[in-house]
Amino acid sequence: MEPAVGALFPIAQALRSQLEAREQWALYESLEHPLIAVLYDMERTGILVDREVLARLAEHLGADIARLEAELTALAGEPFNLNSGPQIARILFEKLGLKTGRRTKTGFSTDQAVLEELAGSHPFPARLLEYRVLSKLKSTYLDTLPEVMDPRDHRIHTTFNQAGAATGRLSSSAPNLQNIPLRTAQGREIRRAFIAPPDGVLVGADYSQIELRVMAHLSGDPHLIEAFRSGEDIHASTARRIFNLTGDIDPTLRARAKIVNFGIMYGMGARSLAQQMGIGLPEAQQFIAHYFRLYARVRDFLDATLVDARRQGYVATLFGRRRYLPGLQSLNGGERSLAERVAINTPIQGSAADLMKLAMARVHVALMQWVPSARLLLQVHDELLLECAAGDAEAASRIVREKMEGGFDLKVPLEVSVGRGPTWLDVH
DNA sequence: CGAGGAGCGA
DNA sequence: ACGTCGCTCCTCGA
Repeated sequence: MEPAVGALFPIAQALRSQLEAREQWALYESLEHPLIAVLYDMERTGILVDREVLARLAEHLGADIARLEAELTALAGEPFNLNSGPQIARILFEKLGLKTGRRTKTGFSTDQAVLEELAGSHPFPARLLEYRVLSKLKSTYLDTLPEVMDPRDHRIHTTFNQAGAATGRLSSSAPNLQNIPLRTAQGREIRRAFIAPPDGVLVGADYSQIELRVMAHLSGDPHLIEAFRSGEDIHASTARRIFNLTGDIDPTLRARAKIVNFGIMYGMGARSLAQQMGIGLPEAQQFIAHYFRLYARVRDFLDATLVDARRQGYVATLFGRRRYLPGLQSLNGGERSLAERVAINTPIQGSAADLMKLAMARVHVALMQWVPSARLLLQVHDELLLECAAGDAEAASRIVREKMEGGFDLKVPLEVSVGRGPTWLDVH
């Protein structure tokens, strides 16, 4: 026996016994251990990047940024560092005399919400918002991604941290490929740089509403379950119930119901809900009370989760992953509240992560057997991105959908939307 | 070099 | 303190 291998046994045995002591061995053996090789393959494969697309975008944004820099300097009447919060605050609140808003530890906040408040009364904050968006995109993505491309294969090889997040999610670093822009039109363009190889195609597969489906399963709430089983639009369904309506739902009401649905999973309070929905605090309190009357099993589930967590000292996911929460016993109200929100969110976010991890291992095995041209490339929490030979896209899509949707024995169906195209932007 | 603020994604 | 989980950029002060 090799000495190095022999020397590992005591360590492996110690780790195993520690996992067994906390009843985490089955989770490791059935889910985390099989995933190691999958992540290794994904990292080693990497994703192909078109350097020219990034360069063109950087050039355009660079010109826009220079123009905004000139405008902002003129509006301020003096040169200043556009990336410095304190200097921005001095211009906004002293020189221009605009109304101060929220405070941070070190001074007045100049974040997006504050600037949007001020944008109506002066062009400076409006221009600064534009500048912030563009400079973020350029410095974080357009300037950085070309530097981390492997010159040998023109690919970017991220590092997936398998035990990176306390909930069980993966994380991605150096570079982080789990936060490539999507929301804004300009940011979205960056996804055009992530491409399929010659004669290949990218395939993307997204879970639809996986966290709400997990909450439906864990809570057993009959209304949530029925909504998912009947294939309804879940936010529209919630809107119909909380607003007591039938038929088509006004987009504004659907958007409000969506805020409620997500807020519930994060343990959101009335104050934050009022802020997000643009309503008064009493109305927000009514809203939450009303929601929990209509979805009583959700409330029971959340209550029981907290009771169990206080008694056991931890919360657990669908597959038994634990998160210990000493903060639940804290005498500090803020710390205790944080721990309570974490206790509510972790079983939901973490169970979704469990399902995705298991699906990845199954997808990997099935693709190796049935579609050898296919490679998993990225996981972005509820999405998988892969590449395969153009002629294999149909087969790969079928397998990915089958392994992501099937074999979990939940009270609600899981739905996956699959798309394909020459760039990452085209798969959605 | 680390803390803080800010902003990108799920 | 005021909705969860991450990573990275930049500034500023040690």
